[in-house]
Amino acid sequence: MRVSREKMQESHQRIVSGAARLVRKRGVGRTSVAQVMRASGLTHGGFYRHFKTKDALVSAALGSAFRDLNELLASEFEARDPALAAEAVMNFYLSKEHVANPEKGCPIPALGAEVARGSKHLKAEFGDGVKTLISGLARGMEGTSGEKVRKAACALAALAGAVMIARACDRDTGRFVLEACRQELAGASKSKRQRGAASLDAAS
Amino acid sequence: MRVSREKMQESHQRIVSGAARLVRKRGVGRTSVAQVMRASGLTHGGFYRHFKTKDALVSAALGSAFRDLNELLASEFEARDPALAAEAVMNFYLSKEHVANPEKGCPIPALGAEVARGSKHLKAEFGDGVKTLISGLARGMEGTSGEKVRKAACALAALAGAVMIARACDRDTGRFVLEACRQELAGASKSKRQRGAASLDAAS
DNA sequence: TGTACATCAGTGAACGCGCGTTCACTGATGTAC
DNA sequence: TGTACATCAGTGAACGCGCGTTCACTGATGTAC
Repeated sequence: MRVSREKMQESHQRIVSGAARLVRKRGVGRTSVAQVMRASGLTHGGFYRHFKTKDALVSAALGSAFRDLNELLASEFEARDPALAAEAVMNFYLSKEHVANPEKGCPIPALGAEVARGSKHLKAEFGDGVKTLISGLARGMEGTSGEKVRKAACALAALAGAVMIARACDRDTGRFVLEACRQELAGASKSKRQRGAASLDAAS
Repeated sequence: MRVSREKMQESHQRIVSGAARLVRKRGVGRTSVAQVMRASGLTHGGFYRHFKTKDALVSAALGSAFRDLNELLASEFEARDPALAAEAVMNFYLSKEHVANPEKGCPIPALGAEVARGSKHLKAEFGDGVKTLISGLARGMEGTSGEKVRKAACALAALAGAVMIARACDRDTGRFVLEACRQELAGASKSKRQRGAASLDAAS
């Protein structure tokens, strides 16, 4: 039966944020429209009152996931000195919690490869999210403004690569890569520290 | 009809290397057994004389893709001074050619996310490939042996992340990230150079 | 404010399709004598 | 070396299944008077 405009907007929100979680957890290809609707407490037939195609949903879900991450990043920079904020963001990004919970994490390691094979529209959405993340991270980097952005872009690539590798490897190899990146990237922001050693052989 | 042992081994090779290409190009989920068999000049029914399941094929394809990349890396290190070899490998990795041709490229950015959601067996195969790549790259890094491996692990994460991001973004944002990584990573191996600047705004 | 009616969010059955896997079959290969 | 036969790589039809999408329907909502 018909539902009020307000309720419909609430449904829409639940569909998008449910899709944002499911798609990061299981991948776009393994997430069905019916699963998303079920997770939102609806039936699959109603989906097309909200989106023209599954691809349109994925695009909205991707935007939502990037928005959440960019807001988390922004709030970190509001609460701290830029260099410390950048370090905090990088430490969260490389944490076991982030590796273990893709459904709440960054869309880049979770969805990058699928977006790469997706529509132009999806890539544009992805590109926007990436640019916002780089600009945000850049505030915590050292050097001229050009150097800051360059360091932020490289740091983001390393963060996303490390988390994807950690998720795709056996546990020990994954942890080694995360720890290596944590130590190497500590030099990119202004606050430098010394940490303990780790070995790749321990991962054999 | 039955075919000689030699012909069968040739078929097996064609199936594995065809799968290695297709799976990197289209993703595991979007590559069907029938497509792989067709690409090998066979029909889909014969597949199960070669592999128990699709997953077993993917595992073999992943191993094959890593082996090819590790051999390319090894031959680079045989031909050059270690620091120059590492730089050559990184320059190839971050090249437009690599970004544009995932079917011949590194399995990490192409398949990492899907392997992360896959079987333990697949992750073990992936972990082995990653460890070999890190050890190989480490020979071209600066510092103590522990530092070399750590730098190589972080460099590999950045390389894989950058290529995945470049494939998933609009062209300009992708190129910016690639160029940023090329410049930042130049410092990790022994041979350092200075390069031109690039701006993120140009990607808007 | 109350009434009559058009709208349309949500339901659940149905569609055509491609998937991984199975199976009966074919006929060249490999082997035992 | 030649013959008889078991093996089995490869074929192509068939299977059950889940997918994205469509559709006729329901009944509360929104609106025109």
